[in-house]
Amino acid sequence: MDTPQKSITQIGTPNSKSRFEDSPVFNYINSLSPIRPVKSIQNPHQFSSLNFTSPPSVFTSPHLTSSHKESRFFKTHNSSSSSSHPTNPTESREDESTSNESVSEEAAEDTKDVNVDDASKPEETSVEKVLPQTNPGSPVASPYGRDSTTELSLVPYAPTQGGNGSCEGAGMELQPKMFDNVQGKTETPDWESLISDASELLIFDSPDASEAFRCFMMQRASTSEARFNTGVGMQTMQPDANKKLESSDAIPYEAVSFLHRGIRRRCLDFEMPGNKQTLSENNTAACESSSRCIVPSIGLHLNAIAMSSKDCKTNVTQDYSCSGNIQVGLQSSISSTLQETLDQTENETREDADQDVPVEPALQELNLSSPKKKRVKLDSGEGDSCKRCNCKKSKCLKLYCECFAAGVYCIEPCSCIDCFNKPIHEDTVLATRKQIESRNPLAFAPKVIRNSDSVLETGDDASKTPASARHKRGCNCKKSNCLKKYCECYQGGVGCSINCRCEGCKNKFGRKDGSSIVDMEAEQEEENETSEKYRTAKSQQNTEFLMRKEASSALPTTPTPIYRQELVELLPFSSSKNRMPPPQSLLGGGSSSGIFNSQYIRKPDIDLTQSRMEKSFETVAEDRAEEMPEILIHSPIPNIKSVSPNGKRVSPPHMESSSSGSISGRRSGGRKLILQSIPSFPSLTPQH
DNA sequence: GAGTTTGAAACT
DNA sequence: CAGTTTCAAACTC
Repeated sequence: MDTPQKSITQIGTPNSKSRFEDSPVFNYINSLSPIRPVKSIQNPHQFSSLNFTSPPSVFTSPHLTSSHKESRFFKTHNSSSSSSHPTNPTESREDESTSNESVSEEAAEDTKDVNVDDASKPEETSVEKVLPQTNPGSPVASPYGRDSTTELSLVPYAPTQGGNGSCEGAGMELQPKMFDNVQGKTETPDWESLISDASELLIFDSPDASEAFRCFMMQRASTSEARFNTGVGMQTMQPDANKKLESSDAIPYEAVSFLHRGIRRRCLDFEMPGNKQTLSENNTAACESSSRCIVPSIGLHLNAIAMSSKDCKTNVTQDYSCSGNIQVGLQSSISSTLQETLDQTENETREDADQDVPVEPALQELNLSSPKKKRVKLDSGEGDSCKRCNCKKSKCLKLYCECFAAGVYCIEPCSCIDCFNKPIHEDTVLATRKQIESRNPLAFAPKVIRNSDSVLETGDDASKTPASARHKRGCNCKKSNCLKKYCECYQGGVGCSINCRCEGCKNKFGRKDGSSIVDMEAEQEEENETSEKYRTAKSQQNTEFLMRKEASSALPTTPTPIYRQELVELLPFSSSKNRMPPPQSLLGGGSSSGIFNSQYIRKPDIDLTQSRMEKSFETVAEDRAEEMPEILIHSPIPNIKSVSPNGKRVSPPHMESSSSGSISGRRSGGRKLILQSIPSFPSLTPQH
């Protein structure tokens, strides 16, 4: 490698040009050479030699890799520039080139070497090469004056640039451009110009050249890799440009693709910690679908909405986490950005790298919740609304964790510690879920089961049915009197039922004993009269009461917190981001939690659900939190006959329109249908 | 923000 | 299954 190059190197020095021409060898060769460079009229010597030498190398291995071609071309160019050459030098060159090619093929030529060769070649003179050969690496050592020195210096320089992220692109481009030059400049035998051009190319990277671009495209694999390295920052990659370049040649396509994947994956990661692997990791397939990126965002959006439904009625603008709209917008923008990036990656060369860098930070800013933002949100009045779990010891792998219990991954707003409820730990999450479900198949089912039938059927009045919805297992309140959020029934905006074992139940949504909501309200009024809050509460309650009446059976209106679960259910696929893949066990259990149902829904079902979801979504976006309950009510969530494995607390909700005692639920035939269909669906999620 | 209360979840 | 402990949300100050 070195030897041939070196020998060549010295040939082309511009300064040496005169010497070269004067050289007797040159003259001899020139005279002997049958080949006459078409364009080298000015300098027939140079061209002839070049043409003569170059073709062999080119034709010998036409199918070489682009890199090889490039190097070869470059060489050719050099040779061509060197012009008509004596056979000897030519041969030596051919040999050299051949050797180079073989070498490059074997070990992926070091770009640097190639560049060196290329740069040096022009200078090389067939005759004089020997000296320089000895010190190929040291341009300074070159005996050939500034030109040779310049080029040599330039050559090494280029790779260096390539190595440095931004410059890397230049480095990559170097070859193609050189090639370009070769083609275009074969006509101009002027060494100086060639050298200067080369130097320019090396250092500055001429923008021209569709050809250069084309070459790039040819090299896309390597280029993309380089780009990724650069753009992503390739934190993992070594900064050394040379290595990158080399690797570009040497690295198999797979490696490159892997890099691509990694990048995309990262992008995805930021967007969604989705399901499958790590969020990032999750969407291993991230590359798979850009769409996925968007989808997850929706999930967050829903979650955010759910959360916001409680508390985030305002401040939508500031708190992105709380405002689904905002979040969606952000993510969508992100995803679009990603798309663009990807697209550009394909189409663009250097620019991509530049863009990648900005994109990533953007993602981080947007998706990765900076604690600042989080705090700002929380502090900004949304308070808890946006906050999700705050687990410290459970690692968010127990039902203590709201997120985990809801079947969603923890996200930014969460302030949990040592959280494992993330896509990254999907396996762990699934395993844990499975384990929990083994204990209680309904563990992840919605805690509050809403009976849409009651609403539809209406026969039941609030008086008859304190609440159309019931808590899955009922509460067990001892001190809160079911008047605080400690009570899950109250929190869910549903009345207590037979299932409840609460003491002193005063649940305003319905007492365990079945007292009507009206009564409850009256009682509450009495209770509240003394309190200052009474007025506000009263108005609110009245409103609620009216709303509930309108809804016919107990629609929990105001205080009803929306469960993420339910929202998720509504948006089966949209929420994929944070949602954890449901374990089959639920389905198999026959108790279908709405959440899982949605996930397992067949496509048609999904479509239906989707349409429904869209409505709901719109409603959510537009409507206030109070209206959320309706959505929930209309949600496809089937009534689940809550049968706990223990049989402990879970008992079928009493009363109501018991249409039939189907397995799924007695309340609604419609729901029954849904439930029935559900089991048949194979689980879409990977089972562990 | 820290501490307390509460009840579900988990454990024995 | 009952009792206890653990946990995190809800609540209070």
